[in-house]
Amino acid sequence: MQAQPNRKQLTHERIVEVAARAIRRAGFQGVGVADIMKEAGLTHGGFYAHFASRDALLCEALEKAGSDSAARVAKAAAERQARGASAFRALVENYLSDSHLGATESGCPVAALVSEMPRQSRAVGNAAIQRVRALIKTVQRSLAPAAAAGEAAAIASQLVGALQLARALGNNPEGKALLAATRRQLISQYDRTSSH
Amino acid sequence: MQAQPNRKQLTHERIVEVAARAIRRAGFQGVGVADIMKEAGLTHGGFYAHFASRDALLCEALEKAGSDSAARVAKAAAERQARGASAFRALVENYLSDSHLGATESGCPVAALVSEMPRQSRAVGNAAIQRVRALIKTVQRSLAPAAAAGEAAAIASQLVGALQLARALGNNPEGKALLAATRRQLISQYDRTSSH
DNA sequence: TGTACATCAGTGAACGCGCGTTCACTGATGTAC
DNA sequence: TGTACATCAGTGAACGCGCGTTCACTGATGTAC
Repeated sequence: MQAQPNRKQLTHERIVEVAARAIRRAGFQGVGVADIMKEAGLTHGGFYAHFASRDALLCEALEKAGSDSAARVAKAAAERQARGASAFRALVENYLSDSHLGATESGCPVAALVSEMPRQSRAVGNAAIQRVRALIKTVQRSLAPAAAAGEAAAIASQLVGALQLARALGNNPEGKALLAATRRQLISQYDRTSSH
Repeated sequence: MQAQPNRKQLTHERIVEVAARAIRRAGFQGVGVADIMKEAGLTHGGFYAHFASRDALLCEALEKAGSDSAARVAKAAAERQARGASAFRALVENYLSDSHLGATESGCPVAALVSEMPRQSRAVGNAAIQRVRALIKTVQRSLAPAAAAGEAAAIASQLVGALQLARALGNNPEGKALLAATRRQLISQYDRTSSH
């Protein structure tokens, strides 16, 4: 009964996955319908059997990028915690890692796209708001339950800002130094546990 | 002797000024040569008498946006200092003000454009690096001379990140709350002076 | 002061190109009997 | 099991449009005498 739906659905998901990487690599505006379809092994004509518009794809791609990246962050942070780090320290060391610096395409979509977000259509903008809220929530969960309201938002700002400034400076000693300085500052300020 | 050079030079500066606002409003990719020329009261054909390429204009526009914004920030911060705030507090309250939240077009170009910076040509990317360094320097000057190396970079990250996240959330209570929380956090952490 | 000429900032038509979107079609897959 | 038909995912040519860039030209400004 679900035999035909499955095939189309698989293709649909493949397109969204390709787009989720493409927008982080090239920006919302840097990626064309034809490019994405080609990268998914299709021709551009079939696009509108899957999406009402380019914008609709961007929304789905942004959501997909967010949930993929959140899963990645959660997994990597869990590994660090298993080695004895606090939840907060694990999050910071993972988000501000050198590997996240170089991995824009598979990394946090907020860091990859924030400054473009306010310029998008209403639909994409709403999807963006969800991503920002989700990121703040992730930070909040890593903090002590007694943390002041707004603290998570202030920390999320620093995480996103540092990764972006480092990327603008380049994947080189200057960018890495900025990341390291921000890690140090965050951990010394908020992490009460001893180092591992 | 400088009569003719002057006229062309004035037009050139006018184009750059228009572009400096346009890139912050619409992004590097969101702004066309013809739009800018039109906004400057000219036709697009004359563009290449002023710039070797669209990219060359973007470089000049980014520099102009940076120096204009720095001057604005310096002036506003001086006013706050005159009313008794520390240099650091003045900078933070100004950069993370509600008015900066809504004034993307005339505000800090780093906050308006960071996530697009790594995707630009080498020339624009280099101009972007200069802007990021200048912002960090501005923060550094506002800190106590004894501040740890890297502290300015970590703070600049938070300023840029907070303004961007707030803009993504919208010029509304949610965005303003994020700004306020970040101001509070920064001032309570770094500002040793009493409130005014 | 006035005329003839040179300079040059800005005009507007044109170029090749790639974009988002549409649509008539193809050919493989699944169904009916 | 085999044949005839219906469904439908994906193809590829075409559309209107706006982009960055080029270039022959215009007309205002400044210079020479």
